[in-house]
Amino acid sequence: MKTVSRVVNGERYVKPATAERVNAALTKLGYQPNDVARSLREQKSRTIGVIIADVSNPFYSGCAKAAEEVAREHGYAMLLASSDEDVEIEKEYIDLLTRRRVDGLLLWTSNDRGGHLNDGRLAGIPVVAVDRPVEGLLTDMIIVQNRMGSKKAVEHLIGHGHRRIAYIGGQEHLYPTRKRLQGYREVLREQGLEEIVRMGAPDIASAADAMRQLLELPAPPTAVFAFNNLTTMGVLHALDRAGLRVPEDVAVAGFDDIELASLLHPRLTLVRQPAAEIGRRAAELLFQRLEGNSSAKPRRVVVEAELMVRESCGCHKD
Amino acid sequence: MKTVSRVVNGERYVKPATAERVNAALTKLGYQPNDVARSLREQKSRTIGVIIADVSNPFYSGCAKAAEEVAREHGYAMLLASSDEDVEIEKEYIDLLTRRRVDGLLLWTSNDRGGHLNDGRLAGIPVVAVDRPVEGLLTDMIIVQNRMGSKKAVEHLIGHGHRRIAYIGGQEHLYPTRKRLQGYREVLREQGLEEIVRMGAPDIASAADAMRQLLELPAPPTAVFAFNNLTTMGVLHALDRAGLRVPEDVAVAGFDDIELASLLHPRLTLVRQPAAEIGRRAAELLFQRLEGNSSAKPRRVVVEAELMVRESCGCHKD
DNA sequence: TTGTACGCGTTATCAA
DNA sequence: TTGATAACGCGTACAA
Repeated sequence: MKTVSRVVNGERYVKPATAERVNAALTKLGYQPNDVARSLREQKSRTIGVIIADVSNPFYSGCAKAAEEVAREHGYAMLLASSDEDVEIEKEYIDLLTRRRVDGLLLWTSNDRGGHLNDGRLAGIPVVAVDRPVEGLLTDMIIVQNRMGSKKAVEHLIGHGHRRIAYIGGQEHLYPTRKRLQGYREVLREQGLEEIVRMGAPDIASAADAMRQLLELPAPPTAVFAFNNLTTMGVLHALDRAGLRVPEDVAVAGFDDIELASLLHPRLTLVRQPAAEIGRRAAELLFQRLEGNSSAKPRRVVVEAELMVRESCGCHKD
Repeated sequence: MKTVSRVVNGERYVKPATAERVNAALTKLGYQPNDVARSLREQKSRTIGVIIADVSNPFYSGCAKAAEEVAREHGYAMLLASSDEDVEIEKEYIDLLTRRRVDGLLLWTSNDRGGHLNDGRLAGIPVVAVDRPVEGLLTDMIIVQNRMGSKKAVEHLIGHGHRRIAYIGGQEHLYPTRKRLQGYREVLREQGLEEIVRMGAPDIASAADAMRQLLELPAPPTAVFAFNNLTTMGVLHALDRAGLRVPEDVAVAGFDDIELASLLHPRLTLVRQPAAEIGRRAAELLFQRLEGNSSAKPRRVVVEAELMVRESCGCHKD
């Protein structure tokens, strides 16, 4: 009888006796429902896709972890992909995921121009743009206060009396790098200070290189604001190697909280991005669309970036 | 015509002219192949499942990243799940993944007794046991030299003249904790030294607690060997709070390399687990079974754990 | 070279 | 309350 389905799904209209017989047979045969067939039949995979830049970066993986928990609560699985900030890989993965008919997508795009997304590739799948908006694509999105976060940090450094403050940024085509640079710029202009900018240093090695170059300047910066967790580490590494002390010789502040931030000497002053909150709320936005009103007007959530003042900026704490 | 399939898959026996017409129609309609249907038809999802303990722990996410790259090269997607070291969640996820018919599974089990895996739940899906073997289940497996790694670290601490060396471990029911404890024990016995063990401290907070307790002992340890990256951080945190210096007051060595290890003062002496290598080779074992000889005898790969001597043990480096 | 029929495992529909 | 039938989109087998 094909009404085994009713038993498996615990539907009504099944005589208890029959249900028992069916269940007995089921366990005896080691039956396991086939969700592939179910997905095909229901046109719904109960799976979400998540494309992040780098699984091994604690900020992204913190987001992914929180998103996964939300997915789990909803009975969804998570297809996770790392794009390595490469648009080609991102496109490849978008295809891979849409072909597998994910019900929705959490996307940290590597190209906020969004040109690679407008050709129908997404096939109407709900997308939540995370951390970076996608230009020209009306989707839900969640971003942090990049500009404001930068401003807080740079203003704080100025408050310590610094006049030559450098910004070491990541890849210029990425939204967070640009916005953080913008915040830095606004503050320096307001104060009539000169900009010292090094871009293209998204990882430890290149950030360390950038920092070394800055130290060779005729008038090296007395303070540095670093783009993200990896950049900050690179900066510290270079200063350490140069035998310079933080904050006495060079003050440091960065974006992205690091778990070890309070263990380093000095403790790091950082602009905190709440990874878990971002991941959780991104997933919630998606599920609201999947399980609620799918045609609601796109929502835009902005998460606060909090300045965690510790010691690397020059403050004293005990 | 249903032979669109032939064009999509680039098979032979299609007149170029027809192929063109089909392709034109395809792009016009925005056709996207449905891999759900394909999976059902082929009884093959081209998806692997990965169950790790915690996505946000850099060791696990480093493994996952490498595994994902291998999967990508093979055209496979990765369904990633975090069990949080909870057997119930792990079981839930195993069901979720097998129902979705993953072709294979990379499993960091939270219960190496394996009782939850023998009841046919896995339905014959190839499994690679990673980091922890699964008792009673004949699968491919890849583990690190936990015991040897511990021994190297503890012997090194003894070489610095320490006699009271503590081990702060994680959850006792987990394989790595036990094996690392075993290595520690063997060395202490050989040397006729007294064991000082605190278990159940797998995260920062509980490790810090454990360390605080050790400091209140009548004869506190002069050196500590910490179970993993988080434990090490907790130990450092507690020592920092207690105003003790490393390595002068208490020497520290730990398992798991931390990216920041060389930035902390002092630089941390750690037993390195090559996360990327483990993830990559685990995935390779799985694909060998999926695409090669599926009935080959289970393979067991052991990865070396290298002691990275830096400063927290008492060594001087510049 | 092209097209038809069938079945993968599931659920919705409708008749019994 | 139960069962038969069709359909989801694809690939295989076979006929044309």
